[in-house]
Formats: sequence, structure tokens, C-alpha cells
Amino acid sequence: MAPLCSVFRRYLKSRGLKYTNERADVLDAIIARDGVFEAEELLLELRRRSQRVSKATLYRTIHLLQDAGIIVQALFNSKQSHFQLIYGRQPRDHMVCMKSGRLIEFQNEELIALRNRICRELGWSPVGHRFQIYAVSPDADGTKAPAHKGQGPRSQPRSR
Amino acid sequence: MAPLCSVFRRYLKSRGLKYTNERADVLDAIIARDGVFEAEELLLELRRRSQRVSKATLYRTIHLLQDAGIIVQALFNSKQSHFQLIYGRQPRDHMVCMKSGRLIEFQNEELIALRNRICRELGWSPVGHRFQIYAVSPDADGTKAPAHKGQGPRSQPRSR
DNA sequence: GTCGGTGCAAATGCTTTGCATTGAT
DNA sequence: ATCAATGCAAAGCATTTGCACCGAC
Repeated sequence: MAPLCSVFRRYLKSRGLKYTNERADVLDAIIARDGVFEAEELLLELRRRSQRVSKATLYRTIHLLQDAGIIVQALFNSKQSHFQLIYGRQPRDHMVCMKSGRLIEFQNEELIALRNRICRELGWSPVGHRFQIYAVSPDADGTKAPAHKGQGPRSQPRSR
Repeated sequence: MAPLCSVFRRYLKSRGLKYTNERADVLDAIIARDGVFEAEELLLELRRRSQRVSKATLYRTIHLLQDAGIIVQALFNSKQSHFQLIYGRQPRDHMVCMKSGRLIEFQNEELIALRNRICRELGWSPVGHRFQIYAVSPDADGTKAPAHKGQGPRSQPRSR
């Protein structure tokens, strides 16, 4: 499989766009994180590597990477967007603990098969999906941890 | 099954909160829409019925309804939140057309079973889930419709 | 040398909050 | 009467955009 940077490069070229240092740095930071990430975290990662990229450029690059099929949106709690590297990997789905906020990723062949079957039955052509399970992790069963900021199925009283 | 308003009422009472006209109106509007909705749409629905509810109250009520387990968040494209009535119904999952933006809901027993199995295998206890399929609907195959504002799997060039 | 890219600061747009007033119990 | 709820306008915050300067091809 071609390294990600050349995939990106090829994509950019095909669109008449340029492969700049900033764009390369962002992609590197994403590869380094290897998991679900949000924009702010990437900014920190970049700073850690003393690679300065402005917020504006970061967001613009994230969009390009989505178009290029290298990353996709993931998760859907909290108001900020989360992304994950997808190119050349099995798509991963997520399970979030409602008590501790712990997040794990998993893959499931059956899910894909089921997804495709559902589409076929309705006459649609599958392109992608997003699946997130809300659950309670075994290690958090008695705990009342700080919990994720997001908003999955609610149940706790709000602070107000 | 108890009517929704009394479920809501009971929830509010249990928290020492009040059942106000505004809250009742919001719930009614949600029931009337019966499907996925966003805050702004509810505001319109309310206005149509000449029931004036401020934006602030609407959002506050939406949170209460989530806590009460009457509605849940749904979808995850676009930046605004989408919700759907859930209390006393089978949870519905969604399929969004990447070309036309068309949205359909579906239910699938197998999905729930699969979800539970995945949880069990990992030792977690399922609470809920969110599943959205990105696909192309049969009727939109050749079309280049106005498409949803959201951001599922990207593929089209951005406007910039 | 050309366009496209970048950073900055300002703008957006959804959602939340502070506060004085109003209303349900 | 009391304590919560409402509406308004202001504040928040992640993300986007306008613009002048910079840099990849």
C-alpha cells in the first residue's frame, strides 16, 4: 500500500492543489496519533513537534483529507468534530462508556455485511457508515467517573 | 403505554421541576413532527401553531426531554443537533443519501442483536447506540441533487 | 511569475447563560 | 409565598472566511 503522504499528494495534484509543509505536518500528526482525534488535539500535537500550523489551515487541511478519503468523521457526542484515519484500514466503530467516558474501537465483519444487506433490501448502494454503541464498561460499573462531555443517551440530571 | 405528556410530567415532578405550558407545547410539536427534527424546525412548528416559545426555553426543554428518555440525539452530519422521539418506540436508525440528501429511517432487529453480542463479547453492558448509513438512493443515482449540508463521507470537491 | 496557500483577526451560527421578571404549586 | 421558569440579549465556542502577504510549481 502506498504511504499516506503520497496518497494525499496524488489527490492534491489531481485537483491542481499544492502539497505544502503545513499539509504534510498535519498528516504526520494524524498518523502519529493513530486513533480518534479532534482538531484541538492535533494543534497540540503539532505544537509538541514545534510545527506551527494555524487553526485556519488545520481545518482547511482536515477537509481536504476527508475529500481525499484519508480520514472520516467519527463519533457524535460533544459539539466538536472527531475524525479518524481510515485510508487503507478497516473502518472502526466505537463504543463509549456512559460512566467513565472510556472509548474503545472495534471492528466487526458482520456489521458491514448487515449494513450491505440492509442497503440491498432497500435498493440503496452503501458508501459508508457510522456506528457508535453507548454502554457501560465492566471496570466502571460501580464508579461515578468524570464522564465524557458529550451527549449520548442522557440519564444523569443536568447541572443547570 | 402512558401518554408522553404524563411521562414527561412524572419525570419533571420527580425532579421537583414544573410542567409549564411552554414545555407541553414543545413536546406537542415534537409529537406532531414525528421524525427526525432540529431545534429550528421545532421553532417553526411552534410558530405555525402560534405558540410562542423562546429559543432559550426550547433548548432547555430539549435537554430535559433527553434526560427524561423521551427523545435522543440522532444523525451526525451538519453542525446542528438532530433529535428523534424515542420513548416507547423501537429505536430507529438512519440512512442518508449522499447525492440527494434524502433521509430514511429503518429498524433492524439483527442490528440490536449484533450490538448486544458485541457488547457481551467485550464484557460491556449495552445502553444504546447510534447507527447511520451513508449510501446512494436508487432514485438519485444519476441526479446531482442539492444534497444535504452535512458531512458524511466526503467525495465531492469542495466549493472553497 | 502565477495561482494557490497561509496566518491573522473578524465573522458565523448553533447553543448556552446571566439576569430581571413571571408563574406554577 | 417560594422557588423554578421564561424571555431577552449577551456570551460561548468550534469552525469558517476575508484579506494581504508568502511560497510551491
